[in-house]
Amino acid sequence: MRRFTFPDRLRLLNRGDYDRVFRNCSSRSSDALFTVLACTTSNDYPRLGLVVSRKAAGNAVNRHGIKRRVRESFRLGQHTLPPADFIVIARPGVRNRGSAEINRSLAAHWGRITKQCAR
RNA sequence: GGAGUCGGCCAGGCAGUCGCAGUGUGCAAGCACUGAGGAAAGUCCGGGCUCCACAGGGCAAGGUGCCAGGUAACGCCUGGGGGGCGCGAGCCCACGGAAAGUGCCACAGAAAACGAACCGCCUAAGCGCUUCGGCGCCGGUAAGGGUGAAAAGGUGCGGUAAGAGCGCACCGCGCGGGUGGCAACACACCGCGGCACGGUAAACCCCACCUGGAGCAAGACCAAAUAGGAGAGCGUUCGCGUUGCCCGCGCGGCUCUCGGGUAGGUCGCAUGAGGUGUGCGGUGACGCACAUCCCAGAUGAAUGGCUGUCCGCGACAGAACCCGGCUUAUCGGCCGGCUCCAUUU
Repeated sequence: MRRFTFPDRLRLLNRGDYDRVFRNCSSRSSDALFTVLACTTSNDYPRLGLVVSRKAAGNAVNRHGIKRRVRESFRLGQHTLPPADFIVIARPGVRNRGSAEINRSLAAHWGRITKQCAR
């Protein structure tokens, strides 16, 4: 049975990782809520990085909430995603959005990026 | 019961499931336990801790500001004094000095401080005129009106031409003493002074007391690349640092010797001025003794997602070295003390 855990292995951990994705991003997808960048890797698993600014999300409680919901979406979708490094950037549109809307938006992004990587 | 006031507390609960961080255990898979706040916030004060400066002095700068106590310390807290508000419980106050000096006091008003006279009141004394009623001059006055935030003690009686601390009584004020209090201060105690002292010190200033600089990205250790350091001697023109400045001091400089430490990692990093309970001391803040508990520790940064269910449908809001305060944000609810009003037996 597949596990849906989310250890350090599946995260971008330092500035170097982030810079590489920003420089070499091979596909991107965005809407009013998020911009998602992706960069294919030689790993056999996907990894996630988050950028949630105070400007986009407001105070610390809201920013944490958004990060948590994005991580949750990634965790549950990890086995359908291609082996790439992702960065999810929150945009001002995410303010005051419910979990349902956030999940719907992210699902669309995951699908689009997976299709782009397959080409 | 209604209105009010003060203090304390809670901050959705429960269940299932998938996850995250730490600790323990296990060879491992795993399992067990624990996991945000009263403000975690603003970074406004005070301390611990760390490194630097630690020779010291002067000037400057900043802060605090009734008294006593508490505390590691404070700009905090407690108790007390004084002033103001409230019927009251209670609340509010940067609350030292204005006869050391300088400055300022808009508008209005005659006048805003070495000290005034616009309207008014008076015409006793002196002079002039007179129709003998008075009128004018020279003057007196600060009671009344008016202006203002503030107008040179208040009330009453006497007094007077009208008035006035001009005199007297009471109240107030100032100075000296006495008594009580650790003190701030108080006194329906005594004496002296008719009163001589407007306000403003979050204006300069004076007085008393306090303050070295930076901050956990502090700092310590392990350590790839590249080339940077450590020790000893010599020297003090210049530059840099040392607290803003002046001294003073240190480093850079030259010679010799030694081998080295950025990315990353580990520590700092959570047992503490700690919580809870009981007893004792104290009006209280708080202190002491004993017992007991271990209560987040991340580092691209954990404490969450989904489902069900219940209720009064859940505010402000997320630890980042740690404490003590202050301030600000905040849906709703609970408990207790006290005050005022109404009412029942």
